[in-house]
Amino acid sequence: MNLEDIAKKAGVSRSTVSRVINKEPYVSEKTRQRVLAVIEQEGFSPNPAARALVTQRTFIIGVVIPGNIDVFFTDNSYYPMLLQGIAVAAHERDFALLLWLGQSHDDRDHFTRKVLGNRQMDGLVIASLQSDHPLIVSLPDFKVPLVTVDRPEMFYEQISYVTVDNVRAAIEAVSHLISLGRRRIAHITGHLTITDGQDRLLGYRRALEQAGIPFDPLLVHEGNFSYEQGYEGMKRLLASQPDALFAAGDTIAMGALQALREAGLRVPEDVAIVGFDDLDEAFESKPPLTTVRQPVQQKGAQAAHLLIDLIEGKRVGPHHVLLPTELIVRQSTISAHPPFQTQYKGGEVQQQV
Amino acid sequence: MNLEDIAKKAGVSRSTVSRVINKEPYVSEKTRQRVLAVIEQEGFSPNPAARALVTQRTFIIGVVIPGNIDVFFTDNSYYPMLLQGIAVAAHERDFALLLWLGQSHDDRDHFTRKVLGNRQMDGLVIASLQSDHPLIVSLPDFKVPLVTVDRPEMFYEQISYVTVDNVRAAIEAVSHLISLGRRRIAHITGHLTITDGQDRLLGYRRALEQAGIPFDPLLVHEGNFSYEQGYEGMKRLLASQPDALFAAGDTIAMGALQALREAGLRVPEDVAIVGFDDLDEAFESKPPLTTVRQPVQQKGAQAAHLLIDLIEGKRVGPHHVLLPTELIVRQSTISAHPPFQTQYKGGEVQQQV
DNA sequence: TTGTACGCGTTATCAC
DNA sequence: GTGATAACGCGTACAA
Repeated sequence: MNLEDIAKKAGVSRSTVSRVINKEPYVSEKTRQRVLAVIEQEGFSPNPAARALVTQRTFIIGVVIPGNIDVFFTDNSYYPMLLQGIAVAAHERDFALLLWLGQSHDDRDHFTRKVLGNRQMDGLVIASLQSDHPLIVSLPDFKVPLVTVDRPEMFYEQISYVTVDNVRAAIEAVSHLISLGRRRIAHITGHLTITDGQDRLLGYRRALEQAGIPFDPLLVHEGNFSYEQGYEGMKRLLASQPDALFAAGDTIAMGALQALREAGLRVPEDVAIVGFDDLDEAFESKPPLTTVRQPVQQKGAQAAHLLIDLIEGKRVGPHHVLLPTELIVRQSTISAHPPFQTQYKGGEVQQQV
Repeated sequence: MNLEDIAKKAGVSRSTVSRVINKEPYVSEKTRQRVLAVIEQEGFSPNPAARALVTQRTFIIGVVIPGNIDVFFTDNSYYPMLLQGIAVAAHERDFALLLWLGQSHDDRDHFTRKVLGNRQMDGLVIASLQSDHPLIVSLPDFKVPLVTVDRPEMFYEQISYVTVDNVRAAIEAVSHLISLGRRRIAHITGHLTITDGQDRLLGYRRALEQAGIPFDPLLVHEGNFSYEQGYEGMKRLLASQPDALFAAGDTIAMGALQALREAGLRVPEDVAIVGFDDLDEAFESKPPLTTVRQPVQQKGAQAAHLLIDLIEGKRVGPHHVLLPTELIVRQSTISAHPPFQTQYKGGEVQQQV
């Protein structure tokens, strides 16, 4: 079934059918109805390849998650939520989604060539691009519109991105700890090859500065958003006797929590914790985690909408979108119980039933 | 840049360039090299739309995750792992991935039409198709090859699928509990509109039967793989005084664990728990969860490879692949500590530091 | 071993 | 308003 067949059945020419399908003017209502009827009856839809060949449009956007496997998995609900946001938006705008997941670390060059070489996409959303990824230097070379989620470290003036104000959010988180009287505030960072990680560290320093608290490098552990680094980092930081922790991600916070448990320290009495993201695990953790909520799905949705606007020429030039965050205060910084209810006994942690 | 341009630069005809690109025989080594050089130099790659128009091949496979949002999120590492498996395999075979995420429940028909109507894919992998999803009745109508991950409830003789032997795995899990002397074994099911959920329930019943333990409907709670249903289900089941729980998913088990904690019951002393999947959270939970490990990434990878084999005609007819599972025994069924170390005191749960 | 010519199913540009 | 007809870029019989 093609345009010609439909045309024959409707007793019109191929061009008229094309006009009807593309909702062009100058088609009489009568013939339009007739053509529409035949199309409906035959369940016809135009061949996308033929269409793409002449229009140079595929109605497909690409989604690139270049981090290697561990990045994709450590924060295991961040990317699904982001994807969901992108998918909903694309769906609304009648675009399909081509997914590119980064593989092993040494496959990066191959991966980059593949993404760059593929010409089946009208534009790309790129998530959390690490500054040492080969893809980043090709950013200006793309022939199709581009939107990154999370600001890339290079070329960010020239390209569009959607992110949150990580610096401000981190300042708010750390200031919260300071307002509770904490002074030895530790920080476990995310990947510092991602601007999210960098900016949260920057915010941490700014907050200390504003409060006149000297920055102590021994209170900072460089991690990578993973549970494992949260755990190991916290164990290491314990030597510096922190009274609070700002974790650059909730998963980090979960790992740190575990380390504190094993060390027999109470949260929040001995060490208060603030996380970042507000994933499900933040809510479900013991104690529930104070954290910075960021609108992950919205980041995805806005990125997709912006990209499609760019593709369709509805907007031009680089756009930079900053979405709001919100500090969610739970029991990891403010105890819900009077102190005497806690079970801390001389460094020996209670086993949980 | 197109074939014609390359041909001109190389001093040959367009067809020769095409032959070189498609690695066809009957091209002299000398001209091949010359053409290859020009292609390399110009960074040329053939227009996929034009190619698809004539070959009827896009080198794109679709991945459909039809469950509504909550399904996609409740087990928040299952789908990422599955996707990763599919992506790696597709990447290996030089196929791209078109992703279709189900949206809200009342959008199902629209979603189905969209997936069915899209003609940009050479084949589809469909994950965890619920038996009441409109997509399921269209399964035989697909014009392209199809592989489902997890057996669909209908038409499964006619179509290919990759799954694990859920019945056998469930029998093993429940038999493990029985071998520990448990007799009042509860079960919180997954979605019963998915065969995984049905088969695990079936395995549960079989295991009881084999051991001569009567089936008690009051010990079964119908859930949907979610943490919430694990929590609510366990609270309800407590009235029937179970001494063990077989949860159809690890996330369910996590919710149940929380309910037990709040009820002041010890795991495994009072209630032993076995989960399913072996997600990260199983390992990280307190106590670590005994669970049935299933090779999720491999399920994805095998499905993709099978699909591409079908597309390329390397295999024909419906194939049914059963991947092995393994029971991982941890402390939620067998205590690592002698009883006196536990902190249970007359129904009052200890608060964890 | 290489080149010629046609067709794939659309959209776009003309005439009418 | 409507209908021919020329692209779009490629693969492929067929001829040379």
